[in-house]
Amino acid sequence: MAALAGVSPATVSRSLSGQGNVSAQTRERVRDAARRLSYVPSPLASGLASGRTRTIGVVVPFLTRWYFGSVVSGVTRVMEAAGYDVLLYHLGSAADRDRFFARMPLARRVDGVLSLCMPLTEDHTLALRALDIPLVSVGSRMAGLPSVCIDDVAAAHAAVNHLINLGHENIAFVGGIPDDPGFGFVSSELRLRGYRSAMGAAGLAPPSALEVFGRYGIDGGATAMARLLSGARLPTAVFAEYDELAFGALWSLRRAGLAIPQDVSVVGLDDHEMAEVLDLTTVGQDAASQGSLAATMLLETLDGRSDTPPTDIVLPTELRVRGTTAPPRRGVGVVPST
Amino acid sequence: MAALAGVSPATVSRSLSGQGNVSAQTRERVRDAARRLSYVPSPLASGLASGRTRTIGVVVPFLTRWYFGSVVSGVTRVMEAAGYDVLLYHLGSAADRDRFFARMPLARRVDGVLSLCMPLTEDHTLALRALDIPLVSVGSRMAGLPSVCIDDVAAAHAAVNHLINLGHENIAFVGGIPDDPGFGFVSSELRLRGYRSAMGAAGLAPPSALEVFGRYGIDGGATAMARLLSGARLPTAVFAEYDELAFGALWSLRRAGLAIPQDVSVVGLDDHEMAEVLDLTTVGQDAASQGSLAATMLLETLDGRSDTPPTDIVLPTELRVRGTTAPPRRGVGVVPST
DNA sequence: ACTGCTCCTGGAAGCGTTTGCAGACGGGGA
DNA sequence: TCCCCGTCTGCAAACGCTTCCAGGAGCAGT
Repeated sequence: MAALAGVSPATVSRSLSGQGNVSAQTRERVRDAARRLSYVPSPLASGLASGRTRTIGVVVPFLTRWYFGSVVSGVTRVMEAAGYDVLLYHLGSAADRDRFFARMPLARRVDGVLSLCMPLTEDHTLALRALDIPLVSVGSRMAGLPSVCIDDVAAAHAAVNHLINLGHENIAFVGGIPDDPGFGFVSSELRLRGYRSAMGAAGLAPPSALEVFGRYGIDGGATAMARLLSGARLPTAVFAEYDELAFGALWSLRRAGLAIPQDVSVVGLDDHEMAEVLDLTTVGQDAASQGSLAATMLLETLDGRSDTPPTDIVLPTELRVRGTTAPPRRGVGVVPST
Repeated sequence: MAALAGVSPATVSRSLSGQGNVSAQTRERVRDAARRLSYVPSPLASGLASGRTRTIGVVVPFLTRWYFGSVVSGVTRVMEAAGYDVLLYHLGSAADRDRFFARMPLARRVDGVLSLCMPLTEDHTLALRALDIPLVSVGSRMAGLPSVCIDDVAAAHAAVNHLINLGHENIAFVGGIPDDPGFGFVSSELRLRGYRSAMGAAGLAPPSALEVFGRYGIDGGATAMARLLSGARLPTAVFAEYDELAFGALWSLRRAGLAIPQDVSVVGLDDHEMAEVLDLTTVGQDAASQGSLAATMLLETLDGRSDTPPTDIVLPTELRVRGTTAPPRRGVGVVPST
């Protein structure tokens, strides 16, 4: 390459990277040669020499859940535009996570890391910190790290208060539990806490039998709802930790022949693209924006424009009332309707 | 590192990689030292020196569509287990795609590439080939490349024949069109072709007004269906190119007050996780397996176990009859019911 | 004791960039 | 005319590994 353009490798590097002084004429000559050879500087060599890899790592627990797909999509959009590459680590289970931290493939390979809602132990967080590269957390706040997320407690409040305002008293919580113990999401806890405190604030202390859990995803929501259906007393309303669980709950309810929202109201959290189709009342969040914002924050830190100290950005959520919520049928759930 | 273990860098490399002869005792000593320092060999340096990066590139047009999320999920599972890293390139538009090929970030950075259904021009395919690294195509067959996919034509046949066997004659096709011209999927074409040939084989040559298109995703399905709803004569059945379009179509139909399947039958293709919830009849495919199979094929080639010549694996599809299809109401769609 | 092995280890040459340093060149001010 | 300075370019030393090659040690067979 250097030979074809008739210059030294040093000049090739300067011409192509735009760093340092190169005469316009030389630069053009080098660019021409590069084009002719379809030469691209080796990212490996470049990274090794410069210490910057122009690559970031993204760590996700799921890919097929709406929230994560949307966030990653937002991230890649920004990174792609900035000329950064994205290394994707899909850590679906505690075992995956342990292998990941044992191997630490991120070390000296990425300039920064985006951790999406990853449930991490103390040790793992320390291991990430030890990499000594910028880190941004998306979807859950991590001590001392910049983050982008929503206020999960407030979002849960909004959902539950909506039900309470409609007159519901007997409100259940449908949550997801991890496949592996110790792999639970922070946001799950927060949403549960939000549910409890909203209930408490309304003077409705729900029995723990109204808090049911299933595996992540639609099936989990269906299973959890089935548990409620087999309970002593059917709630008049259900708040699901996120929309996919709500879809599962709806499914169970329909199969049970119950009318929604007449018999049971359901509210979710996310505003998944299917929520509108299923006419699900939900508290909406903008996942793709979370991704692009986090990516932008990370880039700013990487480019040294880190004049901003680590910030926690909290994106707004908004209740979207649709057809799965309504006032409870009078008497239903309390005494058999006459 | 070498110092701590009291050996040369060469021995460190051999001990950690397992290549070459090292006494068990030395190896243990090196491993200990590595553990103590939490030392991980620099992937960049290692790649530069050895020529193997232990990284593959995955190119996808979408992340938030079920099919792609599932495939990528299958891919990462296999790659993670094999100790490979995955570089994700999300090329959502023709512009993204062009930028990608201009920058060619894959060059000298990955050992292999997985291309998921990417609509590529001749030039782009050549550019990929020029990288001279193993390439596997998922979801669409590419000339001369190993691939993993389903038989789209046959799958469409299965869907349409199901409708025909139920007695439908007036069957519409709902398809997705790309945001950018020249960014259309091969599988879309094949499914359309399958629709036409199944119709033709039954002696039902549909007017082109029965082939409607919307943007990718649920919205697109809804828009396309709306077009049918505003047409001169409502079909008694609809085949949607993939489930998300079918969901959109169902949505439109419901909003229009039509009963499913009494007024209109709908069949999709994918068996998206929501299909069961919506009770959608569909032709199922296993996207995650496609991803893991393709990843395995790629790994085999990379590890030199490429005793197998480039293969095209065709995974089976299966009609899953659910509640959105039924025989047409007699007379409906032909003359107003009396 | 010497030869010929095998097994283990270290030296050193890359891999393809980036970047600090220095030299060459040319122009403007004293 | 001389000197200084700014601009452009090349040299060469990293960057942190892998791998070829050679040498040393230990051992068995003559």
